[in-house]
Amino acid sequence: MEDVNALMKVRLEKLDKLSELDVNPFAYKFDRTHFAADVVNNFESMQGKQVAIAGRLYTKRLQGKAGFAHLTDSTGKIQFYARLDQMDEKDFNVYKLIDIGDIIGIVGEVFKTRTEEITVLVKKLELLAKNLRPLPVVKEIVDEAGEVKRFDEFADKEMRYRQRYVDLIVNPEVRELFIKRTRIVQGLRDYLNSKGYLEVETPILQPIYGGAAARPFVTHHNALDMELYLRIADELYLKRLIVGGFDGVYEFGKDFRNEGIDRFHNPEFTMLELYIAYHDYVFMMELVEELISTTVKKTFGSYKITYQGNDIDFTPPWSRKRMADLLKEHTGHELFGKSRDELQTIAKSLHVEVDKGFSAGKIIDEIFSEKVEPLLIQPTFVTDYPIELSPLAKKHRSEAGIVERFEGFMAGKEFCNAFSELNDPIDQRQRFEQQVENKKQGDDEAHEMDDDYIRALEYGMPPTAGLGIGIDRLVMILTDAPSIRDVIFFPHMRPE
RNA sequence: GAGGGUGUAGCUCAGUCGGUAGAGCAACGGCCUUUUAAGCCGUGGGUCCAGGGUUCGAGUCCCUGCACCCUCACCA
Repeated sequence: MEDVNALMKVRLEKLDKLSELDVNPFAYKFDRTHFAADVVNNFESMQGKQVAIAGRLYTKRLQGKAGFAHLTDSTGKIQFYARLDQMDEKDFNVYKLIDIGDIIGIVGEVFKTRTEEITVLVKKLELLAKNLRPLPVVKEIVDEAGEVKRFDEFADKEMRYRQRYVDLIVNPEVRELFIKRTRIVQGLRDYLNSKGYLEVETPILQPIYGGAAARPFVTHHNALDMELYLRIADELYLKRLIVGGFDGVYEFGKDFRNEGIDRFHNPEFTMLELYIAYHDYVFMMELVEELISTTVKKTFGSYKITYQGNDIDFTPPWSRKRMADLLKEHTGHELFGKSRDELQTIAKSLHVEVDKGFSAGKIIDEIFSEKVEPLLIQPTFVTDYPIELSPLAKKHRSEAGIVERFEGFMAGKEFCNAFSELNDPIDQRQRFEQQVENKKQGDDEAHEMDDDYIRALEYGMPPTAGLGIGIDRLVMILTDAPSIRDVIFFPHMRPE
């Protein structure tokens, strides 16, 4: 510890003073009987009762032979009142020595002060863990309107991300947000379990990566002396399980994509993937609608939320639109069925930049991203995508050149992707071959050939509906978080 | 990758025209037994992101680098 500043030095010296009082500054246990909220929310029944509360010292005011202070635990904040004539002199001396940030335990009686604040009159005070590094001191007041005003809030984003533990200590809304994240995931899981789908785990280290278009992280296995990839998707393994006879499997998993970092992208992120046998993408659309809207209702008590100023309504049914129709509506052009050259001309007229290497499907996708996607604020399913973009999706049952695929959008962002899974091994091999060709042409996100996956399909995979939901983005929107970093405890940062 | 912004005490910030560093909170000492952004008196605290340059003199101007933020590009 070389960055010991004057403030830390003082705290280290306090360890000696505590030792003189025969106090162990790092205790072994504390028998807690109540949480702060138990006391604060049930004053009528708690008044005069003895409680034992533990938490972190948040404020401290000393007035000679007495003092008021607040501590916080996982449920909230509570005031306590220490006075010399109510406790051992030793404990009161400990009270004088403790600092904001110390973990302490108190035993005392519940009462209300002159100003009506519910407070614990301390009989015993115990230091449980000494704070040696000063915390940001956040002061707050409640104004006439009942609004909490914070002063000197710990606000530096870089420090908040790097030292999330401090962020969580001093910014209660951060804790609330992450609890919501967990509740959302639980809601999704509960729903899927209620339908009888099986939660499974598949490899993160993969010899061949696939299931999405992305560049992977590469790692090395020493004993086998071989390259391995961190998965970019779970897809191909989960479908192998459908081949194996499961009717419905899902996985909440971390995927890793070796790409840029911004407000909507973190190199590792959480994806829910779900595969259900004997169903198609129409079924999956209904499932997603129910899955998400049920979870939103359960978590927030309403189908309606606000994201960055936009009201979003999850009440089913959601709007469903064919990609071709949306493009026609917002660009005035019929794009499907056009040649690559024609599409390039149209793109130019729409001021959409197109790379020379783009296929017809890719140009359509580009125009869609620019001209349509930002307009999709309310939950919307966009259906029937160009085949070139979807090497794992089944051809449309009645239309050439497109596949049975949909993506879900809200707040102008994609949040899920699903299709009727391609289960024809001959078609799948051809699609992979096309991908390998694309890779040779310089598309470094094209799929690789996966012979074992083809082999699995050759044994026969039932018709299957598949789905992927980007959990971080879903949580962002549901918690009104402007950046993906706000919904990931430890977002990726360069080393300090 | 490009452009813009930020970086000063533990935290939040100010710092004028280039003249040798400030406030509030926190800390330390004193007084104070119902306070709550407690109060009063007093004290200490700085690698001004890093490295170079210009200058008699740089927190301030110039260059390079680093980190973070924003926008764009890339990216299911």
